Amino acid sequence: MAPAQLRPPTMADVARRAGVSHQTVSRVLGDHPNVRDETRARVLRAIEEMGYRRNSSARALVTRRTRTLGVVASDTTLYGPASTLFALEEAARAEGYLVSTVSLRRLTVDTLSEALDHLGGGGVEGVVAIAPQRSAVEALAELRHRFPVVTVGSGPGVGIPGVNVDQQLGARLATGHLLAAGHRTVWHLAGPEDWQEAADRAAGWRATLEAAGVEPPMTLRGDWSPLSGYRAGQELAGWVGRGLTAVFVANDQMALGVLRALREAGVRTPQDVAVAGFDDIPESEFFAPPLTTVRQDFSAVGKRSIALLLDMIEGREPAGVPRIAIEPQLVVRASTFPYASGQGAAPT
Amino acid sequence: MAPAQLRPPTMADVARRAGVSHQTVSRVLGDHPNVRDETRARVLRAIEEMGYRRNSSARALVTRRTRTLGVVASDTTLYGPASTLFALEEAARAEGYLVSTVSLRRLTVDTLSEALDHLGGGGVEGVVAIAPQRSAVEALAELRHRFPVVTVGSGPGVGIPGVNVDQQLGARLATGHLLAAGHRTVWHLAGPEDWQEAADRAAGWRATLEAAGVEPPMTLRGDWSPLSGYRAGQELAGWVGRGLTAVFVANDQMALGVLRALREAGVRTPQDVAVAGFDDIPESEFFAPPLTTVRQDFSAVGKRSIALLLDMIEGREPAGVPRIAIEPQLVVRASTFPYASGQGAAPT
DNA sequence: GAGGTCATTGTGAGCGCTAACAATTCATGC
DNA sequence: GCATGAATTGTTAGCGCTCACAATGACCTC
Repeated sequence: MAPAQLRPPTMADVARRAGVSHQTVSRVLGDHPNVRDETRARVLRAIEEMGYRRNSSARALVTRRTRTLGVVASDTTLYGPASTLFALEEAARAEGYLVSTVSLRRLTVDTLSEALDHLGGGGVEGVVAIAPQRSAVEALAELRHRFPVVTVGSGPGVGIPGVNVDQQLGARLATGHLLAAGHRTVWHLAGPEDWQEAADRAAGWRATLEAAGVEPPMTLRGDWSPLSGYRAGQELAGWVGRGLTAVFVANDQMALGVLRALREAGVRTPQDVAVAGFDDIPESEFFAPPLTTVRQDFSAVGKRSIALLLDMIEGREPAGVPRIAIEPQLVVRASTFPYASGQGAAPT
Repeated sequence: MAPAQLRPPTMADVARRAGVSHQTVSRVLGDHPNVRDETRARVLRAIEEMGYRRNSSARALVTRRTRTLGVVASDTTLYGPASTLFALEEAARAEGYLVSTVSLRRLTVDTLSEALDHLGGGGVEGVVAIAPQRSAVEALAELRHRFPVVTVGSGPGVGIPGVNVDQQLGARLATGHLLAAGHRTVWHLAGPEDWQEAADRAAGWRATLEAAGVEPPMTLRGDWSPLSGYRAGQELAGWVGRGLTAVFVANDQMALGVLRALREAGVRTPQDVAVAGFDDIPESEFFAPPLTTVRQDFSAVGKRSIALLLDMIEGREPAGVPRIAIEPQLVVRASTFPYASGQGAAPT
């Protein structure tokens, strides 16, 4: 048995074994048309026998294509960002790209800039930034980089190409659903001020009420966490019997806290107060009661983002700044309508 | 103003501008000691002025180091894998490495093999596989690859280097806590059979009971989802009054389903039945009632995994197959002890 | 002032690949 | 039989960088 090779075989090694030039090997690997079948077979056999793999660095050096994309994200343990990340990677892989991720604890000019540097230093051809906070988008707009950047979740009307779920539409669906169920008005527990998605959801809620000729009640604000929802829920409980019969909560986790606070205050859901959330996290179907919420198509967001980014990389960037919107979907469960899905919406 | 460069500047461009050889530029960038301060400053200025960045592909080609690690994972929207992923990326970045992720919908020999190929084709120097399923680990053991692989979550006693939270210990903590609270026995809702973590948690539960001289009751099994927990909870409700007073559920999501099923059956938690979970997902503090559970230190898992992988890459692989264990921690809340968190205890 | 040492800088080769072009082979038509 | 062109294969030149080594010059030492 031959001694184990210290270095992995190169194209030249394969060529020697197959009795051809290294360029012919390159042609076989590159699916070039003008290679005789017999030659191709011989080369493929040599490749197989030697366990040859092309050296990606050498390839990247000469082609100037690393076939790697970057993603910058934060809060990646939350359902939304994690789902987006998953969808992005899957879409990129389908296009033959590798995805390098940087997960930040906080999105600031500094951390973002460092992340882009880190990714750029690794040779990514483009970056998707999951940047749901306005400050992050502003930071992004300031930063210089040598590769195209696409944002996700930064909302419409920003000077950077991006893909978004139509948050306003989602909020209109939820709020409209509550109004249609007979509620005179709908309260709102909003997300953090700096988040574009929070602003859009609040705007959609407000617009729906105003279109129905209803004066929007005061807005409460949380930080997406169940705890902040719980606190807001305690406050909301104080308004029961004084016009509060329905609440649209800006995400499911806060809705969980609201539900608990209401329950502890002796307020029944949905009989006394109806509650709707946003996100459709897997748990929300099992809240007490199961939560009406808005589902987002993350897979579509991933595919569209990657397609847009690749367009920009290939220089196919269309005129103007592309802003793509994806439609969300209302999921009705027992928290807004006692008969929505039988006994607790539980499959039997 | 000069016309925008088509190609980014190279080391030679910088050298020309600074009036030195390209090698001196390389030395400055490589922090070589023997460069005159004045020269270094001149080079750095030229780099700054031209916005020069080293070409990572060229560097990788000659150094044979891509400074990229790969991660293979599945179920990345779940709290555990997402947290692990986050910790891995953060640890790798601290070491100057880029992390390329492949997120699989299902871990099989084929998908795993494809994922390793994809990562290998991108030139990763090593891979961390988040492979909590036994079948995945077996597949991994079969596969040939040209880079070191470290597993996370595949449990102890596997012939592949890996890092794990001590699941048995976590289960002993939870089960022991319930026994100490006065319960005569503890039931168990286990995770999917194929998951090593599920097996370890079940083993820890069983061992604790046997050590206390208690015959373990029959084991129920779910698939980690709240729905499966709900179904198991309905079955468990039938055993209340016949010796069932405490349940150790293998993860928090299933525990959520159990809580709901018990509540719907008129069984109070924790007065009638105490429930403990595993994972400490952020929501579990806001379940009804707040859930006693076991917290894992994902950050430690990430750091240790990356350190181990880098050791192997550097050829510092120690004798034997390293299996590193991380200690989990019990978090006691109202679901096992009515006075644990005061006003969060039970709906009034 | 010859020889030696050290710090500093430059030169040349080559990592493994693809692209451009050159060379060879082969079939075809007259 | 030979020109013609298409199909097939080989040759050469980098891509931008790091490494090994050579060259230069400053500074000592005796």
